[in-house]
Amino acid sequence: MKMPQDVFIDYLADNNLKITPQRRLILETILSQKEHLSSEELYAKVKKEDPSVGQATVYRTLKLLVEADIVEPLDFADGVTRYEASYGKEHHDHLICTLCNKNIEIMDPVIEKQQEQIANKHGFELCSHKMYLYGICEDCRNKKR
Amino acid sequence: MKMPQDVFIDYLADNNLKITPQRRLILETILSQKEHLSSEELYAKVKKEDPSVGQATVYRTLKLLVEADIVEPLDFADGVTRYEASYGKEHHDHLICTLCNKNIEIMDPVIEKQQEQIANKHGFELCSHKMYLYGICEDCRNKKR
DNA sequence: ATAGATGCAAATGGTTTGCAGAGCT
DNA sequence: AGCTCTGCAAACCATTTGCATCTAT
Repeated sequence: MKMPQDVFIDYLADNNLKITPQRRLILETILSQKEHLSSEELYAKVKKEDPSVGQATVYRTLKLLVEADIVEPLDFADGVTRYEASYGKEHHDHLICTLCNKNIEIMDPVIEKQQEQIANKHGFELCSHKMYLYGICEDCRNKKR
Repeated sequence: MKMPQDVFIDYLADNNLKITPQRRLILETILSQKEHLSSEELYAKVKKEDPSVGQATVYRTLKLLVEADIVEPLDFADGVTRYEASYGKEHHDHLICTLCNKNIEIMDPVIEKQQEQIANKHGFELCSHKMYLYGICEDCRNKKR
C-alpha cells in the first residue's frame, strides 16, 4: 500500500501540479492529527510550523487532497467543514454530540448491508454514502440536569 | 391529527409570539410545495404572492417552523439548506443519483432501529440523523452503455 | 523560461442581526 | 400601551477569488 504522501505526489504529477513546501507541510500536518480539524484549526497548526503560509493555501490544498481521495470532508452540521485523513482507512460514519461536538467513529455492518439492499431495490448501483447521527452525549446530558 | 397550521398557531401562542399574515403566508407556501425549497426559492414564491415580504422574515419564520417541528431542514452539503414540510409525514432519508440528481425518498426500519441502538450503546440520546445514499440509477446506467 | 503556486486582501453568498417604524392583542 | 414583528440594510463568517509576485520544474 502506497503512503499518502506518494498518492499526493502522483496525483499532483498526473494533473500537472507542483509539489511545494506548503503542500507538503499541510499534508503532514493533517496526517499527524488524530482529530477532525476544520480548515481554520488546520491553518493555525500549519502556521505554527511556518507562519508565512496563508489561509487560502490551506483551503486550496484541502480541495486537492479531497480530490486525490486522501482526505475526506465531514459535515457536522455546525457550519464548519472538518477534514480527516481517510486514505487507507476503513470506512466509518460518525456519531456527534450537538452540544460539545464530541464525535465517535462508528461502523455497522448491518446498516452497510441494508444500505446496499435499499439501493439495489431501487435499481441503483451504490457508490458511496454519508451517515451522521446527531445526539447528546452522556456528559452533556448530566451537565444539563 | 391536527393541521400544521394549528400546530404553528399553538406553538406561537405557547411562546408568546404572534400570528401574522407573513407567517401564515410563508407556512401556506411551504405546505403547497412538493419539492424541497431553499430559503431563497421559498422567498421568491412568497414574494409573488406578497412582494412586500422581506428575506429576513422568511429566514426567521423558517427557524420558527423548524423549532415547531413542522418543517425539516435538509442539508445536501451543497451550501444551501433546503426545507420540507415534515409535520405528520413519516421520516425518510434520500437516495440520490450522482449523474442525473434523481432523488428517491427512502425509509428503512432496520436502519432506524440500528441507529438508535448504536447511539444508546455509546451513551448518546439520539436527536436526529442524516443519511444520504449516493449511486447511479438504472436509467443512467443504461444510457452509459 | 514559464506554467503554476502563493499570500494578501477583497469579494462572495447564504444567513443573521440591529434598528426604527409598524402592527397585533 | 406594550409588546412583538417587519423590512431594510449592514454585519457575519466560512470559503473563494483576483492579482501581483514568487517558485518548482
